[in-house]
Order: sequence, then C-alpha cells, then structure tokens
Amino acid sequence: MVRTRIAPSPTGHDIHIGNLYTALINWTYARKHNGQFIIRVEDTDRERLVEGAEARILSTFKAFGLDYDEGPDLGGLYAPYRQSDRLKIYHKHAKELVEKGHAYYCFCKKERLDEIRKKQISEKKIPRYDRYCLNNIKIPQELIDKGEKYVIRLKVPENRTIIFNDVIRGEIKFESNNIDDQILIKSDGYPTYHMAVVIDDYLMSITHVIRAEEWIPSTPKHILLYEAFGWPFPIYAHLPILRNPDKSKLSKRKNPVFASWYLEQGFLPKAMLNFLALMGWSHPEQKEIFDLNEFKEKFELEDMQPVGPAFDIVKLEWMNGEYIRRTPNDELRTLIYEFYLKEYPEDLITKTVPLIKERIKKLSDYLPLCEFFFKEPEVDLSGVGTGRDLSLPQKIHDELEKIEDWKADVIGEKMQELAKRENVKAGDFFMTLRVAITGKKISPPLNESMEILGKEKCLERLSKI
RNA sequence: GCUGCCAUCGUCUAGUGGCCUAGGACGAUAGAUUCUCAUUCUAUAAAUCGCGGGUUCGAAUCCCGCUGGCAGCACCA
Repeated sequence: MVRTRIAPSPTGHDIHIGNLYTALINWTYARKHNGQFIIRVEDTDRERLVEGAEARILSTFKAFGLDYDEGPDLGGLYAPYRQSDRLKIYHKHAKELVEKGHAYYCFCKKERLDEIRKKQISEKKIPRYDRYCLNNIKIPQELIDKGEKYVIRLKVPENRTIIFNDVIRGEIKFESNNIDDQILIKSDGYPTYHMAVVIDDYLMSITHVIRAEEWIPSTPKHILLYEAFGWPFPIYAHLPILRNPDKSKLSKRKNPVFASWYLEQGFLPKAMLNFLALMGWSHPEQKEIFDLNEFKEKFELEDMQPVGPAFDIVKLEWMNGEYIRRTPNDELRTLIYEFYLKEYPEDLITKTVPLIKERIKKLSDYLPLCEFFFKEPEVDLSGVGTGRDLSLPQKIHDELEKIEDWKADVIGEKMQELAKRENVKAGDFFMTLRVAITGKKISPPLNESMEILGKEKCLERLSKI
C-alpha cells in the first residue's frame, strides 16, 4: 500500500507554488498506485505561525482538486494530523532515544552556541555542536529539576558513511563526521522538523517521502533517527526545486509564489496542474496538454529529471489560454461570472463569451475587453481612424437608425456600404466606430458586440460624441 | 568557506552508445486569413549537447578532471 504525504507548515499566507508542485507529485503517485495521500500540518514553529494559514492552505488544496484521504480537518486512522497536537508522542520517543543513548540533554545558551559556531567558521570547519553537555553533565535530571531550560540533541555516531537511495538521483552519501548533533526537542518543548517528520512518517505508515531537493542535506539525520529507533526507512524521492528566471530558488521577491495569487489572476487550476506536471517530467508522447487522469496513468517517479526548472509564467499563460478555449461556453460563463464575484449580469456574460473565448488567456483578461458592455466608456476619437471628423459618427448613427433587423451580419453589411459610399478606408471607418462604441482600440468583433449591446445603446453612444 | 545536488536552443524538455547533419512545445521573427485584437495555418532563426581529457569502430548518451549554477550548513520548516 502506497501512502504519501504533503506536510505544509502554516507560516505563510498560503501554500507556496513549490509546495503545490510537491503536493501534485505526491497526490499523483499515491493515486496512481491506489494508495492514500494525506496532509499533515507541521506547525512546530510557534514563532512564525500565521493565524488562519492552515485553513487557507487546506482550501487552496481543495480549489486545485487535490483531494486527500486524511488530514487535520478530516481526521483518519492516524490522527491527529497536526503536529502541535502530537507533542506527547514526540516526548515519549525523545525519552526513548535518550535512554538508548542515541540522544542527550543540552543546556547550552544561545550565546555560547553562536560563539563556537563563529569560531568554527573562521577556522573553515563545519559548524558543529562541541558536545560540551554530553561530556560534562553527568546527571542532567538535577539541572532539569532545578528548572534549567534544555534541548535534546541527537548523538550522531562518528566515522560513519550514511548512504541512502533516492529514486530520482540514485545513491547519495554523507559522512557522519560532517553532521551536527541535531536538536530534536527545542527548549519550548516542541520538536524540530527532523524529529517530528521521522516519527510521524513512521507512525503514519508513510511509504514514500517525496519532497523538495532542499531536504537532501538533512536526510542523513533522518536516516540516523530511523536507525536509532530501529525503524525501516521510507523510499525517498527528492524533487527538483522550482526556480526564478535567474535560476535562484523560486522566491516571492522575484516571482508570485502563492498558489492563491494565480487563482486570483484567473489561472485555471487544471491548467496550473498541467503546467506543473511538465516541470521535471515530460509526457512519453511529447504531449503538452493532458488532464490529471492522464498524468496519473503516464507518470513515473523514475522519469523525473533532477534539474531545477525555471517557472516560466509566459508558457503558463499560453497553456491557460488553451484551457480556456477548450472550456465549454456555459462553463466558461460561470467561471467568469464567479471570478468577478457575480458583479456583472450573467446573461450578458453568456452572450459575450463566444466573442472573447479566443481572446483571453486568463479570466482577469475578460473585463478589460468587455467592460463597455456593462458601463459607458470614455470615448476619445483624436488620433483614431478618421480622427476628429465628427460628421462620420453622425452619418453612422443615421444609417444604423434605419436598421430594422438588429443583427450582426446586417449591421456589418450596412456599415461596409456606408464606408464605401463615404469613400473611407474600411480600417479607418471601423476603428472610428470601434472606439465610439467601446472606447478602446482593441475590442471583441464589432458587429457582434453591437448586436449584443443593442440598437438603442449604440445610437446613444454615437450621438454623444 | 564546507557538504551535497545538477549541467541539451532564451525557457520547459525529447534523447539511456549508431535512426542526432540533436526532435517537440512556449517565446521570437516573417507571411497567409482578418474592420482591431486574438484564434487558426505556414515558414524561419535559435543548442559546436558547459569545457578538457579518456573508453569505444562509433558518445549528447559511459568514466575522470575542471568550470559553472543551485541547495543546505538555525532551539525555520
């Protein structure tokens, strides 16, 4: 039974796009193998905790359609799924480690730690704790009873090569002598990531740890913990990290990183996921557009590339446009209606959808193109088409007024005739008309737009010039 | 600095020893369609496969070195 997990920490406003990417791969792998995908909230950093973040993260997952089998709001066989609710479990295991001699109490103050670290760096050594407390404090319980603050550290064995296999990268080796005695339990009583992740992954029967590449250097610490507990290792796969265009790790300074930002811009969840699927992986038939179901069928972890791909929002926009064009009209209508919080009349949106479907790349492109349907535009004819010659709009007005059958093709015919009669180039003629009606030089097809707008409004706009 | 990961068009990638004078997609450029903008279609440019050595009849593909990029080095995850 395959069980994968995503472990977001509620320290930001929402999930990071890189986290969404990791979630997608975890979800896909679990679903592909008829396994389970779970969400575990890693909220052990009490200082950076952001109020409401957990709820936003969960709702974003839902918005993207990555359903999970167990989680803080769903519960499950291995509950609780929030690490702050599992403190007793970590303490019990930490104590076990101390008793077995794999961990020890440390009472050192931050100032002293900073000092030795500084010294080691200046000596070009790897910064490591010097084991002062391990060597000098024989009966830690006395200090604890006195109310001294302490942490619990992992006692990293000396002179050992730690080897683990990564599905994407193969064998990876680390020397234990380069590994610091990692803090397992912080002085506030909360576990560090390293402690909590190992215990929870084991207790929750996680079979595959699929996470970002930045975790590779801490994996040997986790391996050591599994060994200390006498537990079997999970299968590891470290995903490439998404990069900014300049190749640095994707960051909010250089790129929008919150998944919800993309939703707010009118990117479609399905397009986002499709795009993300193409990061570090490619469809065996070189297809670019495919749905989650197909991804699930064709995806293999082994096929992932280890290179960190740049997140190219231009290609994302293209893909989103493809998805919009493939969306049935009534569905697209609802998407737009809801995107603008039901502010604009639904029936009017319905009529405009066929006109703009091939012209928008994301939902937020809709309003700039169609605003003139909903409110009076500001018209400035200077430098446009036939320019400030006001006789033309008047003539157009009079011609339109005669039309009984207010249909796009009839309007088009009459306007072509008028342009010919007036000896005005079609381009200039229609540009004048376009700006008069829409207020913009770029618009949906004119005749159809005028039909939708209605005779009365068109005449009104022309006469106002 | 140390430790580790990585290295094919600007970007995402195909490629797992001969089918590669390196293929596709985005983007770019040009053209066709068109009353604007898009869509659609066609074409073009774009990688001496980071560099240098090997191995081999033969290397983008295997090995070594170098260089470069990135990540990690917290009582953050």
